Amino acid sequence: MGRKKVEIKRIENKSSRQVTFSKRRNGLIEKARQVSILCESSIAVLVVSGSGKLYKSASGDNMSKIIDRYEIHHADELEALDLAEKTRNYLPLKELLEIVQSKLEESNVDNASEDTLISLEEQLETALSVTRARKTELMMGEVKSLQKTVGKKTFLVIEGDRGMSWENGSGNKVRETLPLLK
Amino acid sequence: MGRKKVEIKRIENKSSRQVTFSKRRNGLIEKARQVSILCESSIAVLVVSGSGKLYKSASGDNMSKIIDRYEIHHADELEALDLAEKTRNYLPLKELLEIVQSKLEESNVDNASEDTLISLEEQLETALSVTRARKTELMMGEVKSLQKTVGKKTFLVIEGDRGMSWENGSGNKVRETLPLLK
DNA sequence: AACTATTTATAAGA
DNA sequence: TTCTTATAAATAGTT
Repeated sequence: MGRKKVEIKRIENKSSRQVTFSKRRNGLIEKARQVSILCESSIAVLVVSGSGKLYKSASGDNMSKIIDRYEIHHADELEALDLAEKTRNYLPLKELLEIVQSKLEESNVDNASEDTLISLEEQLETALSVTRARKTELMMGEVKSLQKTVGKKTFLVIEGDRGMSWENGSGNKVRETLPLLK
Repeated sequence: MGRKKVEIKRIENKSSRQVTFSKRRNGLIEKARQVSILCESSIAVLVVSGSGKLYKSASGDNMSKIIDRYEIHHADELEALDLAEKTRNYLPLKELLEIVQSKLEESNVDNASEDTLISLEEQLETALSVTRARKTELMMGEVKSLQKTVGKKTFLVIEGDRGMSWENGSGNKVRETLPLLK
């Protein structure tokens, strides 16, 4: 919609690319705002420019909530994908957790072979890979240097309740945390 | 852009709202695709309908990477907020980590009082609270029951490299992981 | 940053 | 829903 029809392919001229980026980016965000109002919906738009700059908009709800909805949906979606294939390659997550739990509850841990643990780990890793967040990486990026230093004496225990506690090498929690099982 | 000009306000008629939602949602996603190609950028669009259904598109890169970029930016943004206030309440993250590291490197861990560890923990928790993800919660939801069962014998070590390894109580990693400090 | 000729999106209708 | 078409809106090239 302009003086000429433009092909949808990379604009080679840097300055016109920049101008178009600015115009269309604004247009996109405005469109998102309109849909969210007209149709009572929540819309997040995230734009990362070629140079890495971020532009964002969230309409109808805040960004975190919209992204959360995506995460939940994404996890569900992957969990629902190709069940046969998944069953062949690794057990469903709940089943896997039950197995891990029972194995550990049977106090087999000390005796469990490394192979068994590695196998469990790999299955768990596969099952979790879909929900494991890059955001977690951000957090871990801060935690990892600690983790290394902490070494064998202290373990940084990350809780699901958004808390975080220290545990020393002899297994004593420095701080009590909430019960983890319902 | 239609037979009549429409005011940007909630469309009361349910079926026309539905029709408009469908049309404009598609238009929005197509626009996003175009910008990403024309201007070499990455664009994520997340749309949550009034009834909670999710529609999404990622152009130029995958959804996770784009959301990551947002998370990073968001964390930076929060980190930049009200520096004075933050300094009053808790140390900047980098400084804090340096202190934690040096304390631990000095092998004070065994002797460090619980109070010291708790204080460190609380500062760390405060500093991390902004980047700690809801996504992490999703993941932790799966991990936490394990964690409980694992108890004192086995530690689930969560790495920043997206890997995950088991460590037994005597501190031997079952699987080697990448060096954590540069 | 404005302008405006055109293209594109879409509201209403079929 | 899908297609059609009149019209509004977005924007490409220009100033």
